[in-house]
Amino acid sequence: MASGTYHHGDLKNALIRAGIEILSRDGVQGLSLRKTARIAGVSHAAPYAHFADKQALIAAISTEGHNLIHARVTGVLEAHPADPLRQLVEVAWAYVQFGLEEPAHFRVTFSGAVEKEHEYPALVEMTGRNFGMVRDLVKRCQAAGILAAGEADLITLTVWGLVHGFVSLLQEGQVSHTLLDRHTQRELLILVLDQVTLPHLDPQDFPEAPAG
Amino acid sequence: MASGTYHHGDLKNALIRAGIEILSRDGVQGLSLRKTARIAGVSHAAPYAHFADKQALIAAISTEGHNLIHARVTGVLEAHPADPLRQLVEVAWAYVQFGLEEPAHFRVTFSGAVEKEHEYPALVEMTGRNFGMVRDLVKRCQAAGILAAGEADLITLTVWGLVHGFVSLLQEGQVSHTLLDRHTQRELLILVLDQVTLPHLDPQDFPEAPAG
DNA sequence: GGTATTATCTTGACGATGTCAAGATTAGCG
DNA sequence: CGCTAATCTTGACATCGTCAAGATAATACC
Repeated sequence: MASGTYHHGDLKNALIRAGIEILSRDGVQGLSLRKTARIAGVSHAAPYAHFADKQALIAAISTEGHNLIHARVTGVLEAHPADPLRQLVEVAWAYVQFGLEEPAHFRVTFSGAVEKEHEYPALVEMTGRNFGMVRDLVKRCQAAGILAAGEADLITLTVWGLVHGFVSLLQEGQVSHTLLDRHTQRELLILVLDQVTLPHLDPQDFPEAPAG
Repeated sequence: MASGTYHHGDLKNALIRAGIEILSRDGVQGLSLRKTARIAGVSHAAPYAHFADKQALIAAISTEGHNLIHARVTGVLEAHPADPLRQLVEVAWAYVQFGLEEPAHFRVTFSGAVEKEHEYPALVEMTGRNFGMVRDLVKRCQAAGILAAGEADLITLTVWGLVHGFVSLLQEGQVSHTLLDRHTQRELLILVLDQVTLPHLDPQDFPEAPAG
């Protein structure tokens, strides 16, 4: 912005980061192309050199959200090798944490803010990759007797839907005080997961800070 | 505009209905105060006599969504008295149907389009009433050995989250073709519900058209 | 290395939107 | 009937998404 940098150099990424910053501060309502341009220090029409329209920016922000989840999940999987139960709990928790720490970014990423997703190959690629990771995890859990046998896609749908719905209800404050007073959000997640796992899950077996 | 009706007479409801109509045709993106005013045949600032701002209109539309669900659920409950399992399946199906028939209205209603919900008492009232109905149903299911015993609020959270997440994934097209080719959406719902019910659910026991 | 092409960015404009202020019209109540 | 408050209109403003024209810089090609 200061010296003679007519060309920004990395505008595309700067706009995405600016968008995420706006989502974090002002929520979905506050997100505008012009604001991202202002934050990046360029003129109001500069974004059109990198994004066809606002939807394209949102798609890129959504893709970045999938990237973040991918990174978190990958880290969690590697932190607990050969322990599918632990992986299941921690992957679900990573998903919930993202939803609680960055509600607006989470909503844009996972709640259909992008109207025609198939128009954005990078987005399709990342959603597919993430779904595949979860499905593979579900298969390992089935093999270990942690989840019921049956079509892996169906069990994946069930578990994903359960966790996704849990986050939605938490975000909207639709979870009763009776529950939130008695349990932490992490404990609640485990109690909810317990409803679909074959072995009984005790929240005490999954303390907040990883023991490893 | 035609005759001497300077006062509309029922503008508030007309605006809500116009808003729902827009949601049905153009989706959430297309919803604007000025458009609702145009459809209702009043000037662009007329809505401000009934709604403080756009959020207030959205809150009213959300409240109306809860009313629709309430009516559907009440109807389903009365259609299958003394049959909690059937009630569980049909209530869940009513929820899914609303989500599939009116995706935009459903999203506005159940996916946190209203930022500060506590500012709208009528909305809080209706969400509480709907949650209460589901929780009572869950209690009846627990008593009948259909759902696991335990805190009713927790089981309600689980079931609601499961169904809500199922609708979200369906709406976003995140459900694999493998699944959708083999089962109808109603069958899928029952297979998903089967993951949390104590007795095994067979989709064939719950045909699409109510036998009664 | 010099020039042509292309990508990137700016400026300016347009229509649409949310919102407010001021005024007109009418309903309802005394 | 007259007053007050509710309802609606008109006009204005800032902001937004988007496009067109032009300026600037990077890159490719000779």
